[in-house]
Amino acid sequence: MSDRRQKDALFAAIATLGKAFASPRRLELLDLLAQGPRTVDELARAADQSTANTSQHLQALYAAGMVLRERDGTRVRYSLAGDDVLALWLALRDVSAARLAEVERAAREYLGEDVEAIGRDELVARLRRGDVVLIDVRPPEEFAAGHIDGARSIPLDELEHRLSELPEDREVVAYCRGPFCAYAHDAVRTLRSDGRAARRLADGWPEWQRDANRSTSTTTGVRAA
Amino acid sequence: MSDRRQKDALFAAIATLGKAFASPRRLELLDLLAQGPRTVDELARAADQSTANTSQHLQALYAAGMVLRERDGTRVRYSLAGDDVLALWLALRDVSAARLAEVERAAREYLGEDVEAIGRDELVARLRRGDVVLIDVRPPEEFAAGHIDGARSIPLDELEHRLSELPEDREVVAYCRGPFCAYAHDAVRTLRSDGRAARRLADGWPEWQRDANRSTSTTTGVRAA
DNA sequence: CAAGTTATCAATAGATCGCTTGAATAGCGA
DNA sequence: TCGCTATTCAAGCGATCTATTGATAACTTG
Repeated sequence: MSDRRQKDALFAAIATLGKAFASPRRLELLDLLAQGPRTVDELARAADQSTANTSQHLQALYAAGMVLRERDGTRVRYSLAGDDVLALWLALRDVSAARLAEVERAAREYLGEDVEAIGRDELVARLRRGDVVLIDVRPPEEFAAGHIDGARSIPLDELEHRLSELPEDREVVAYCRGPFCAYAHDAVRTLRSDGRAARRLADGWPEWQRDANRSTSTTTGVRAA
Repeated sequence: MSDRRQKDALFAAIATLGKAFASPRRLELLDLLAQGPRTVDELARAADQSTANTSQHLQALYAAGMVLRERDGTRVRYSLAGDDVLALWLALRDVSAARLAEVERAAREYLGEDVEAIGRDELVARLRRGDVVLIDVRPPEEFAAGHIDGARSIPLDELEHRLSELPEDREVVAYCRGPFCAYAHDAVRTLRSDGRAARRLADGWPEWQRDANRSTSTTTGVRAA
């Protein structure tokens, strides 16, 4: 019986997808792509990597079926291959945070002092009452690629100069790339040091998008912690 | 700013979980553990690997937080660390099947000629009507570790001698370790060559268990169809 | 305690991976 | 066509990963 060889081949094939998740650089690229499509050059700059190296990792992700690419003149735009890939990446990240103390530790280290968060349900309820102002503090391209309905784009690096645009009588809620992104934390700290009531949304655009999709389709969703 | 170094540390920490999925051997061990707890020796035999090698991989999985272990006299029993790990493994497997043609190909090769499947909803409805007999064709230890309510244990290697135990007037549905496990396929072929009406459940015990947990969990999430 | 299981450790060689460097290619616009 | 930019390719080296082997440790049983 060559059962063994065939079974090996099957698991080897599945492992090609697993290998895609085995490199910190590739995870960072996936995290960026979860915000929206990007060119190689943009990704390289955002991840502080050489273009050649970034291109190689993107090709590895492409070979693993996790991203799509499309020529756009002289550049190549990569994007996540689908909602299932987004859900898988977020699930991996969440499980790692739940199971590995080192992830929690590194996250705290990176995000700085904890900042009060607001849950999604409460946000939705208060948005409906017109009770809060929701701001998206990610870079403008990411806002353009997709954002929470009703949010205003105020990139983090402009926030300080645009404080006056925000009403003073309402609480401000900031969100960004996700629970491990520092932008919303920084934004809340800036707002508070200006004397305003502010909180961060507990997670970001990718999670919002995933859960919107999950309730309308039958993807391979994984229960979040 | 040492943002970069801290961000690197964060992704490196998450990647330790990713690396756990990067080896075919480890995936096979996870797949076995999805059926229930096992000792090192049992796993080694089931995966056709040396004990030492199996032990090493299990330690890698342990370091990644994906499995628990517990001494039991002279042996050590490993088990999946939680429902989230089970869900993550199944999600990875499903995404790989959906995105990588090579996985589909290898699965077809391993499973042999396709055999008619029955969905979960239909099975539940017909079980309720007493319309079908459900058999679990996995090894008895796996049945003992957990099985679908109402199933009878008839391990594949005993099926041929125990055909007479099955009523001839009802359709038989066989299930096993999952959609990529050959047992149910083989069982259906055996049953049909004996002239019986038989189908396989489209997926297996781990998926059944995952979705049972999902619908009773206390998350605010929506139940997937 | 001695003998026998079961699991882990330690060392090693071969394979694979990851990043760098420098060259090559594809498309665009003058 | 040439020059420019964005991306990919190819080669190489060090680091990491994998499976094997043989030794060691933990525990049970007689």
